[in-house]
Amino acid sequence: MSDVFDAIAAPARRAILDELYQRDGQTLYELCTRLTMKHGLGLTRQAISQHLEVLESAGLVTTERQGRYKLHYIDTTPLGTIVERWLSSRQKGAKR
Amino acid sequence: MSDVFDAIAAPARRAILDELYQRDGQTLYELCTRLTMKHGLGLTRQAISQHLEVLESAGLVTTERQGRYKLHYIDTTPLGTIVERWLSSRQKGAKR
DNA sequence: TTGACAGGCAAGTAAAAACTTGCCTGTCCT
DNA sequence: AGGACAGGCAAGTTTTTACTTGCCTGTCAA
Repeated sequence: MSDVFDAIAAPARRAILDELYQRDGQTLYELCTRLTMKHGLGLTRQAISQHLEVLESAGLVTTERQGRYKLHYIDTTPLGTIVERWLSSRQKGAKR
Repeated sequence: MSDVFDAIAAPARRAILDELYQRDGQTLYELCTRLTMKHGLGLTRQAISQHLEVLESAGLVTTERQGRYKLHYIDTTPLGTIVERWLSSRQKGAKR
């Protein structure tokens, strides 16, 4: 179980999130193709698979098996922790 | 110039942000003491200094020199990019 | 003016990632 | 049944990063 902050640290994983954000429910191979084409990152299938594992472990991606296909869906709710942690109401100019 | 995502990836840097969020404008030594006491992380002064560099490079921390003191201030505005990127209005259940 | 304090520089080491290679399993279609 | 396709497992390697050690510079106060 990896944390959300770690998951979004890698540019490759952010690209995956971007891609799923644009078109949800893609398979691994679909992601491989589209990431190479549109985002220009030359990674092997295994590399992307491992990135997806990290994202899933962080709760940012959920999966669904359909026969020999495995569909990946984005879930942005874990990102809310970031907002709650430092972006919640805070009085400006609260210097000691 | 490092990016925001990378900056908040390390737990130590998040602890620093937490500490500055609670009490803004601390010096390096103040941070060292309070991080060890309250957050329980045993890091050397140099380690924390390097973390502050990364945070400053990401725009999450600004500094102000006052004599031999260097005050550190938190700035959460760069975190807005995360919200804009994946948390902006998106129709639920938009599976292809 | 000298000693204590706040901080900076730079190189080395240790630990943790990212990424690859090679092979294996399961599903579908003909 | 068999071959193509989607995905998984498990090393190994390479690269990055975190962290330390040692020493140096600047500021202030007695």
